[in-house]
Amino acid sequence: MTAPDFQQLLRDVDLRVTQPRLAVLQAVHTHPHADTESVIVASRSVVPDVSHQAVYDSLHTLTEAGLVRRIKPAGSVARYETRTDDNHHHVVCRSCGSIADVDCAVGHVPCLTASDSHGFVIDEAEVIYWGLCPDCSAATPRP
Amino acid sequence: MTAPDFQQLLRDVDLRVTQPRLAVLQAVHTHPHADTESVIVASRSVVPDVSHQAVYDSLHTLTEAGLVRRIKPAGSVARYETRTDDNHHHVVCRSCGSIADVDCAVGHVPCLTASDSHGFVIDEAEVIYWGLCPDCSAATPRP
DNA sequence: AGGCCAGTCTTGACTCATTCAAGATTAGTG
DNA sequence: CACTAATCTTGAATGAGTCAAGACTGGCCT
Repeated sequence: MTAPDFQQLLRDVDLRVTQPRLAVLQAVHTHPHADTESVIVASRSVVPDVSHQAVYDSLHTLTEAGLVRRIKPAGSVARYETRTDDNHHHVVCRSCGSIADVDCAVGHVPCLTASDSHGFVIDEAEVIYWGLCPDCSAATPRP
Repeated sequence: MTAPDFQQLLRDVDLRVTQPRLAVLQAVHTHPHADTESVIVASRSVVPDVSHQAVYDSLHTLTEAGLVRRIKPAGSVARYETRTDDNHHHVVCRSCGSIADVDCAVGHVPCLTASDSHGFVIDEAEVIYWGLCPDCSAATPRP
């Protein structure tokens, strides 16, 4: 992924190509699962004076356009990633909060057909696995 | 569920039986999926002068003890329910934020065996279905 | 190439759910 | 009944995220 690629991504979804958006796209792509603060810092290594608000705006816009995906496990601040449209899910470490991607064991959208949806029109099933990452798991061994 | 029942629940998990905790337990049981503010209001109908902090503390303690379950869909404040230990999930309305319970279509814990867990020790799979509730779905019909 | 203007960005203040802290109360125990 | 640690009250603080007004600029049109 190079700068021209990101420009093209933006044009493909009819968004203006601005410095902040390019910086944010690149930051999210380079730091998957980064929180907003990290995205701000990473973006500033490309465009030193981007305001935090521009990053927030860009993240919102890019999320709506489907170029980035927002994930927000309970107890964590918002995090972002560029892997979209491939129905993967996340494992979150209860101890340190680190996140990793996982593809669902079943090949199709998991449990999208709930047994009784109470009349809700469901369009997405979000799955979050909770547990301990290898490091934290090793640090607190079962007695 | 009556007052003595809630008292017993608390004793069963070795928690002190206090007025705030009883009020909170009752409030959450009576108002499933209520947010903290609603729990505070409902608790005060039982114990008029409970502080908001006591409610926060109680909710945390009860959650740790497993008597209530905390759910926090992205974009929503924390909500609580007393249905625990039965592996059910939730549908959340994208429009109005209302929540309903759903049991997973597959009879077992959904996708708990991720295809590649990156060494994480997974102990829970949380599923959130996103969509529109009957009311909102009717209010914004497909053209 | 130059100019227009709606969409973006900057700056700075603000919201509000949640947490922190210190001192007063109270539930359970001997 | 008294004791003590757990719990509650009060009041202030935190911080991710939002709002708003004015400045700037990317894309388009001539």
